[in-house]
Amino acid sequence: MNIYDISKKAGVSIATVSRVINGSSNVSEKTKAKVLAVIEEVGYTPNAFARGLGLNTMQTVGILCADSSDPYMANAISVLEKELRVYGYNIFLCCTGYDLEAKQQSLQFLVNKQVDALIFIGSNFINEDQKDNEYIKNVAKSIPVMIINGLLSSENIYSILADDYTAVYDATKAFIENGRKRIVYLHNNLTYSIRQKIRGYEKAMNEYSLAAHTVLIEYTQKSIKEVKEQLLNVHELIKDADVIMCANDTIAVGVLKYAKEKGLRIPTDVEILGHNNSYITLCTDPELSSIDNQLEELCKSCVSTLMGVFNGDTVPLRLVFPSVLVQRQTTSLPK
Amino acid sequence: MNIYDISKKAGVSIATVSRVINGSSNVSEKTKAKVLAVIEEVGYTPNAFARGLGLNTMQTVGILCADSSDPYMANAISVLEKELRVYGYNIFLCCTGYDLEAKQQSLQFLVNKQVDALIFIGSNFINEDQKDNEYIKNVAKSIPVMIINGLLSSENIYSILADDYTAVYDATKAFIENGRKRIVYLHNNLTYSIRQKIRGYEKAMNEYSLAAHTVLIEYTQKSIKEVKEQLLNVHELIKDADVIMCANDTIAVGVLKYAKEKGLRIPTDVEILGHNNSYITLCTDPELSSIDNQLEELCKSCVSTLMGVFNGDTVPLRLVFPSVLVQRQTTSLPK
DNA sequence: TTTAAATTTGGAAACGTTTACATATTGATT
DNA sequence: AATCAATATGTAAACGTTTCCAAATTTAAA
Repeated sequence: MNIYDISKKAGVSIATVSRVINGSSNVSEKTKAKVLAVIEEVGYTPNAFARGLGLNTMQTVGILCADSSDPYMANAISVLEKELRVYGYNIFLCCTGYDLEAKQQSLQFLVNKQVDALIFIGSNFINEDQKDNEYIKNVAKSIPVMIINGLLSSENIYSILADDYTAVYDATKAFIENGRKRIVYLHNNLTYSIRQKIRGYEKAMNEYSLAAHTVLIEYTQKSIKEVKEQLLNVHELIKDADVIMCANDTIAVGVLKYAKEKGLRIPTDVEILGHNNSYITLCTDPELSSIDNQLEELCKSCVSTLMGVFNGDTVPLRLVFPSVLVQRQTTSLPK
Repeated sequence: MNIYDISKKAGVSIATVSRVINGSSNVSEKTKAKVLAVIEEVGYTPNAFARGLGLNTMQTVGILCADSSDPYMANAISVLEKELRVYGYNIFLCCTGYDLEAKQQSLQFLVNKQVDALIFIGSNFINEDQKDNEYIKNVAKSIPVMIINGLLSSENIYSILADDYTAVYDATKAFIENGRKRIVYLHNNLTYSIRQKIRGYEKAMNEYSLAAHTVLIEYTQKSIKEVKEQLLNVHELIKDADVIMCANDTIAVGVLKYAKEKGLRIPTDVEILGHNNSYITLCTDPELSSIDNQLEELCKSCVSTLMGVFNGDTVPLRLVFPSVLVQRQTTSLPK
């Protein structure tokens, strides 16, 4: 069942049918009604591939992230999908894991599907490896590339960033000014986003001439147990700390559990701060304080920026949103 | 840059170029090498739309779920995507929310993109509404439809199910046989999957002539606070219960927090059992016991079944996997 | 060598749309 | 009623592949 069948049944040309389908204005009410009636009757839907071939777009956007089961990314995907659909775009989702090669392959995979744009969630993708970046830049020659919480300065590449640097700096400073001295920072890797957080932490510590302690916690997918095991290696650091700041909530939950098991009272003996303000902050006891990087805002802004790019508007290459501290029960800063 | 450009540069016909691209055997090593060299040199990739038009497939599968930020569905998406990519398929993701109309629209959206198959996650989609089901059945006339944890008996519709009925029945029975009498079942809606769970619970209760109490807990997206508020309405039920079984982990976390706030000791005063064995079971204190419905298994099986369908194999319309009880700290059944 | 068979190649149609351009129709103005 | 402009419709080319069929080339056998 194709456009010819419809045109025959309706007694018009295929051009007219096409015009009706696409809502062109240059078609009389009478014929429009006739054609629509036929389309309805036979349940015709235009072939997307032929359409794509003619229009050179199928209204799709590729989304790349390391792991869609990570609550943070899952949330981003959810918001992006919803927003994009408003504009008639469907998403291709590719989760690449944390391996560089798979990353490249996935990117190729999506580009081959003729997506209209690419959205990266998180900066796992954008690292110092020059070749990798060149490849992305190359893709950006043909389609716009959006990066949520990652930075790559190049033409047609747009970064939508949370100002985690300032948020962590402010939080650290607040702890210091309220008398905490031994503040530790735990993180899990060195993506752009996490380097910013660490920078903020170290800046504040340096300003007050306090020793900065950053610790890399390596863990596979969402394993709180692994986090706890790693913490054994830095037990004395944890034990003596006034505050433990974490680059994400999963680490913070691990710390929380570890501290409780070791008999530390929270927040009396030690305060704990997470990052991302994800769902799990509400599951722990006491409930976890966290820095909210306004992911939903970032995602919405990402989509509206992208639509601006599609429209040929001039849009900023970099958008930065403030992150905010959400205090719950694991910290006791004065409000 | 298209196939003509390549054919000209390589001094062969477009048919030959096409054959090289598609790895056809009927092409000499010499010309194959020549063509591949040109393709490599100019960085050509075939146009997916034209390809789709010719082959009538673009190797895509549509995935429909209510909310991809739900950890349960996020996990399923992650596994499905990874598995499908092994076979060269990309996924279109559509999150429809819980509204019937949006559901229909999303379905149409995906079908219009000429996907090769449709996968539903969860049974939110498949309800008693006849018209709704008819629509899905209609889609199934042209492409295979897979339903994970949902049931719809019809040609070309394949259900991959967790045997939650038996798991809940067994768990309830185990509680009863170990002396618990007042067992309450909390759930959030009446999808196919949840009706099965309730059936299992009620069956066991009836067998031992105990009064079954099922309570509907309505909450919006992942709101533990809302769960707790709703629990106030059934306070005396909670207070007097020996065991509170929940249809998912989010409700269970809400119950856990509620019970702790009311001064109940867990599992001494009341035992709590979740369902889905999701990540958050590890975040609470005490850690949550839960029924694991082996989602990863279901998803993997879904994909392999689908590939069977694509190959024209005869595959079963219904596959059922056992769910297993994972005991942690909120229950104290003997092992 | 010659012939037949097998392999490799090319020409051209098909896939189902959109759209520039040409033509036909309608409506308004004189 | 004649003319012109505006609107509606149709024709045909284009989009970039795949693949059937026929033709050309190579290989093997006689």
